[in-house]
This record gives sequence, structure tokens and C-alpha cells, in this order.
Amino acid sequence: MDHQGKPTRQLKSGGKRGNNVNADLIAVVVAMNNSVPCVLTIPQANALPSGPFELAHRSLQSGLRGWVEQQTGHPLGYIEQLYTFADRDRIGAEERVISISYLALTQAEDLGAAAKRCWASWYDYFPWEDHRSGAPTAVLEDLRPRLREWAGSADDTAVRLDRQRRAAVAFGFDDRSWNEEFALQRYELLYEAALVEEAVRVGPSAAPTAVPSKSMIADHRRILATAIARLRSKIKYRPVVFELMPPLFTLLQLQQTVEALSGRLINKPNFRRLIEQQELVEKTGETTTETGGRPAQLYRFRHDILDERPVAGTKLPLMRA
Amino acid sequence: MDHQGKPTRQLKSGGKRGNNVNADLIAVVVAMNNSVPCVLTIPQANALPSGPFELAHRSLQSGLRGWVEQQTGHPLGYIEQLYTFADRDRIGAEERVISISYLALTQAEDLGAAAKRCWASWYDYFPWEDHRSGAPTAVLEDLRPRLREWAGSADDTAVRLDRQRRAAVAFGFDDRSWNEEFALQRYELLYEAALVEEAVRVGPSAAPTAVPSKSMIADHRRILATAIARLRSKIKYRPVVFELMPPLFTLLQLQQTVEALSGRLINKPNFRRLIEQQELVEKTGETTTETGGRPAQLYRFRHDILDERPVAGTKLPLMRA
DNA sequence: TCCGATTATAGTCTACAAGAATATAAGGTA
DNA sequence: TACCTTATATTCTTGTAGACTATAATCGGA
Repeated sequence: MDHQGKPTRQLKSGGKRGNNVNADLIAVVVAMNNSVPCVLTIPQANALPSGPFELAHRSLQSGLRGWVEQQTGHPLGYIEQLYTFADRDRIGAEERVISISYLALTQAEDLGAAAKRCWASWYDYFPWEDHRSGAPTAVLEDLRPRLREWAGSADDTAVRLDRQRRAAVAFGFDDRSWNEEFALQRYELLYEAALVEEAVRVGPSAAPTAVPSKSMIADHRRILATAIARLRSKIKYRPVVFELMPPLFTLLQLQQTVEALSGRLINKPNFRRLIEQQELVEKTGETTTETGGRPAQLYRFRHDILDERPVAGTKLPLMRA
Repeated sequence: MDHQGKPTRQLKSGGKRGNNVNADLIAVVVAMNNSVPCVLTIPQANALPSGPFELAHRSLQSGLRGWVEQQTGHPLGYIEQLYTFADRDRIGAEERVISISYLALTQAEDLGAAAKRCWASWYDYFPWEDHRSGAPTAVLEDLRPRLREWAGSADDTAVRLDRQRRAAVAFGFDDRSWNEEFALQRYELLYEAALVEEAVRVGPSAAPTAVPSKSMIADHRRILATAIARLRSKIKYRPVVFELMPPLFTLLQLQQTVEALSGRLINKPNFRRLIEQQELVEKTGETTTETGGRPAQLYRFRHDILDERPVAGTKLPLMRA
């Protein structure tokens, strides 16, 4: 019974245990507002909601839920741990801060109108991520020479080539294909190249080279990029989109949600076929005429299938049973 | 410059910041020993190596690397954050402990023989996870009635059915297919059903219903299950297997490594085709006769492709550019 | 030295799913 | 009623995973 306590104490160098740290919980709360993927920010600043992990909290999740409810007035549904950060350079900080970030998915409908102005589009922070009406040439053609310049500014030839290659891979230059899941890599590249505002914040002066895009305090924009990349990846093999949908929806609404999240367009018949054959949704029989043309069937997510569906997307030729 | 510091302080209820916690780093270090996937444990107990996150550590990763090197005598290569736990029930504990777990992949060759006895097979801890020679009927037919009994012991009918369904999905009962990625769900189910030793540890007495399998202290076995599930999923879309391989290897060795990790067999020609067409490896020209029959080509991983390869396994019908 | 056991490597066939395009249905509105 | 819009159904093509079969090259032993 005793070894349930602190199992690894015998390993600790000196046996001392005074390295206390503070733990913060940071939430990326995502919702859809008519085909715009939005993130919840706090009114006071351009920042993600966050708060300390307290002793009173039963668990990390319940701590997060607790004060997000307190802030937005309604409970969170789907929650998923994103990443734990601790290596922020806090010069001269006596106490270390560990930030545990979470991704939360919720429906826009339930939110009061008062909180609505705190919702901001993803693409305000990442204008280069929206490829729904083709590649955003304005932004990309702005970034491209700056990235090239950054790559060329390295002293070492190998570094120059590596930067060039990384930029091309991340942004799909030189006839490479665009991969929407590389959102985090793209942000990190821009940070490394000092092309986002927060990268030059610690530097000598506000650099004029920053690409026009909304920023966030501290590393919150990086956390948002992490969330976007995670979500774009996850919608492909787990039915998490439905956490963002209202109870009843048309297939086109569902498609537009996926398109908004992934930042790319989807072939309509194929999308329908895929959704229907996976039996993730069921018809309600009701229809809606609010879509303009022919009335659309209203569908409902089959909640009973949630844990049942095996993970799709097997890439290794594993043998069938 | 100042807002780099503690951005969210305005959100904190009382402004007080005295909720200090301790942070532990826990490592699941994986290596292959002739087709056996092994995990590094500490000599003193059946436990994963772990140690406190200290102020001196530059980052979480460097902290982890630091004392794993100190323990095993060689540097770790690939490291990946797994999960952060904090909701362990530590009754009456004044200070909370946050455990940040990592998955590390390394090559067995480099390890000294002295540390070798600390390597244990995955399947000692999870005998039901090895389906390489068919489903392990002995273990599964032992588990099945116990799980059924557990499901039936619920008062509520809905709960009974739900338990039944979850068990069937996780373990592939009732003609369902086996999914090797559900390793964590399976462990959690057995824990919930009090069929693993650590689940009854806190209970009134050591239960005789525990399934024969090696256990670990605290929640370390759960962390190992998390690592296995993560790795089994990740090898399908990212070339991480090569972190476990020696510099030169045959395709069969590579296949057997993947089979050992996933716990299933792979069709040989298909595996070769997939590997070769993805251009992840290149021939060295050398061959080896140590494999028994016809000499096998020795291959080498193409490190230059590491960041280049876009994530495979797209399941949504995203339109091509 | 020949034969068979063992493993490596190459090639073929089939089933199914994805991508793309087209056709038809059912509402609204001028 | 003609026409626009969107929903829904169907077809065709292509690519690839899965399974199977065939051939090549080495070793060990009769």
C-alpha cells in the first residue's frame, strides 16, 4: 500500500524535494461561427484563457473545466490534453511555471451574446493557413522572399540549404504540396525567422519585418498553432468534428465545418459517401429549407458509435484477422 | 517586454500564487532485443525510471535526458512527450505531484551489458497484447469470463450493456476485429474491472482475481500502456521505427521490429513494397548471410527524408492541388 | 556434388476505396 | 412557368492495399 505514494524517491540524487513549481492550465477553446473556426480569448488582452492549477482541483481536467465554466458560463464538452510546456525563458524567475495546455471543442450556439466578442477567427492569427479559396497568394508571396532572405542570411551553407528546404516543405514552395497539418511547423519556422511579432518582442526593437497577422501574448499563439495542427490531424481519424456541430445539421454544414478547420475544400459527393458509409450519422427525417435550394436532410450524430469505431487510416499492411 | 512574464495573472481569482506543486519526469525508454520490444526499468523495483524536474534543468526534455544518461550511461535519441498526469489520488497529500511522462526510443546495441537485466519485455506486463502467433487464447479465454462477470455485476442494465460493449470492442470479442492501438483502453478496462494487481492494491485485500501478468508500482503500468498505444499508432504515419534500428539492417529485421511493436504479423511482400516505394531506406550494397538462407541486402535509413515526408494516412477526401 | 531447407526478392491478380465528374430531384423566386 | 440554387444519386476511372505465387541465392548435410 505504501509504494503507492512516491515510488521513485530512491532515485533522487539528494533526496531533497524542494523544487516547487507553479502549474498553469491553458485552454484553447474552439467553436464554429458560421463557417469560421474561432478561438476563445479573454477580454483583457489577446490571450488564451488560463489559470493556475490549484490544490482544490480534483484533476487537471476538472480544474480547467472549472474556471472555463466560470468564465464563459457554460460547461465544456470535449477536452483533450495538448502539450506541457516548461522551457520558456523566464529570466531571473525564481519559480518555474509549467503550462499544461488543453484543446476544448464546444458549440457556438450555447454561448451568450456577451461573450461573443471574445471569439476570434483562427485565420486572424494565421492568415497563411486558409487555403479554401486557393492558396492565399498575397500572404504567401509576402512570406516567400522574407523566408528566402532569412535562409540566405545563414553563414553556413548547410544551414542555408536546410532552411530553404524546411521552408519549402512547410509552405509548399517549389511545387511541393500543401499539407494543412504542418501548421505548427509553419509557425515555428516564422518564429525562428523572426517574422512573427512575438519573436522580435524580446529582441532589440520591434522589427518592421513582421508579417501582418494578429499576435498573442507570451507563447499563446504557439499553443494555438499546436491546437490547430492537432485538430486538423485528428478530424481525419476520430469523429471529433461533431463536438463542434449543433444537434441537428445538414451534410453541407458538416462539410463546411471540416473545410473551415482544415483550411481546404472537399469534394462534395465524396465527402457525403465517406460520411454515410462510415455510419457516423443518421437521418432524422426532418429537412430544412434555410439552405437556399432544395431542402436538405437534417442529420444527427450517432453517439452510440463513439468508442466503437476502430481507428481508421492504417498505413502499414497489417494482416487481417 | 513585460507581458512576456505572467500574462494571465488578471484572471486569477484571488491573485494569490501559492499553489506550489512538485513535478516528476517519467520515462518510457524502449529498445528492441532480438525481436522483443523492451522497456527500461530501474533495478530497485518494478518501476519506470523517473526523477524530479529541477530548477537547474533547462527544459523538460533536457531534464529527462540528463538523468536518463546518468542512469544508463548513454544519451537518448528520440524523445516525445506522452502525457501529463496529476489526478492521482494521494490521500492527505499536502503537496500535489504532477508527472510528465515521455516516450524515448533507443537502440539496444549501445547499452552496456550491465544495464541489460533492467530491460523487460512489454509482453510480460501485457501478455494479452501479443498477437504475433495468433490471438493468445490462453490469456484471452481467461480474461473473457472475468470481464463478462464484471459487466454482469453492475446494477444498472445500461451500465451492464455498456461494459459488455466496451469489453467486446477493446478485446475484439464477438467477431470484432482486434485493434492493436487500443492497448490503453484495454488496460483501463482491466483496471476498472479490478483485473490487474494495482487496481486492487488500494482495495481491502489483494484480490485473487488478478490476471497473471507483471505489474508495476503506482500508475507506471498505465504509462507504459500509454506509450505502447502511442507507438503503435505512430509507426503507421511517421518513420519512428528507425530510431530502434541499428544503422544497417535487413528488410526482414525491420519488418520483425514493426511486428514486435504492433504485436501482429505483416505480409512480407506487401511490407517490402510499401517500404521501398516510400523511399525511406536505401541499399548499402552490402549483404549479410547471418539470416540463414539467401544473403539479405543491408539497408540504411535515409535521414535526409526525416522532416520532408508529409504525413501519410489521409482519411478525408481532401482535394488535390 | 547434388539436394533440399531456408530465406530473399520479384511479379501477378483481385478487391476495394478515393477522386472526379455527371445526372437528377426538389425547393425557392422573378 | 422558367430559372436559379442546392441536395441527392450514380457512374467511371484510377490507385493501392492485401493475398498469393514464382524465382533466386545461399547454407548444410547426404
